[in-house]
Amino acid sequence: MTAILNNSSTPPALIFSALGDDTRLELIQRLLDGTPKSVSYLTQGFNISRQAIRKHLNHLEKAGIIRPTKVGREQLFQIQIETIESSSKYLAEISSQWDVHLNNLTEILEDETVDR
Amino acid sequence: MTAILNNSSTPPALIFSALGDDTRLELIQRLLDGTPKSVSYLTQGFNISRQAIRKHLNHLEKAGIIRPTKVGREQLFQIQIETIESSSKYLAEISSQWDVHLNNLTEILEDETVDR
DNA sequence: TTATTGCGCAACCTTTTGGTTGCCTTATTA
DNA sequence: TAATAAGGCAACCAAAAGGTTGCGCAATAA
Repeated sequence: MTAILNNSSTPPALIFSALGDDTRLELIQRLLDGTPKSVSYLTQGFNISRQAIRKHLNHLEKAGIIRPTKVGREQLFQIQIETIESSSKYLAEISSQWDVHLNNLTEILEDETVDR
Repeated sequence: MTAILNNSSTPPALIFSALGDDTRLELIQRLLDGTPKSVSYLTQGFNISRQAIRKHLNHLEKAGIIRPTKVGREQLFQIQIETIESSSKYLAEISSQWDVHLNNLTEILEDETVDR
């Protein structure tokens, strides 16, 4: 499922940097139910100011992790899941590269113990 | 494959934060061939100082992404792939949660268009 | 129409981050 | 043994991050 449009691929470091903060990870969790939410609404439950939350949302937006929609005087944010997925793929790629070389090392070790 | 021991699970935000820098991502790439590498060796090719690289390595180490081994006067670093994998799982979990709610929304829309 | 609510902008502050340089110690190796 | 290569430690610096408060404006509710 998922993935429809979006091909704007933010650089991995920028995405990870945006994910590298507890407040922002919590904001993402709260947005996961799929319904777009306003800045004020998202501020509830945190004990930091609306402006602080706004700055975190800016980070997430610049990284392409969330997307704003203006509705009246409110600005509603929703998850842009493709961005999360692209960073997920980046990590999967790292793991698979590691496995390749790990397999090579294992083969070498086996060759040695068989004493060829 | 992969995963043997390690259960020290670094908090996700700390891991992502460590991944959120181009220099550190590049260091990880260079360590992916599986052979442990020293600070001086890893410094080659970057045009920043050894101490700067050392600080980046500290970040990665604190996040549990790399692991040092002391050999003579050298300190060799290698990837701790389980940490990467744990953050990868975190992202996969986000994607799957998103899909769940997206499916729910789709069902609602279908119900509406069928006009029940 | 008058409050009130949602937000944006900007100034300001402190801590963290990403770098630097200088100097000292400890293994190597010539 | 003397020179050299690998690194640790610490001081220092500028810029970025994560907050705050104050204020003004536009949309909504009384």
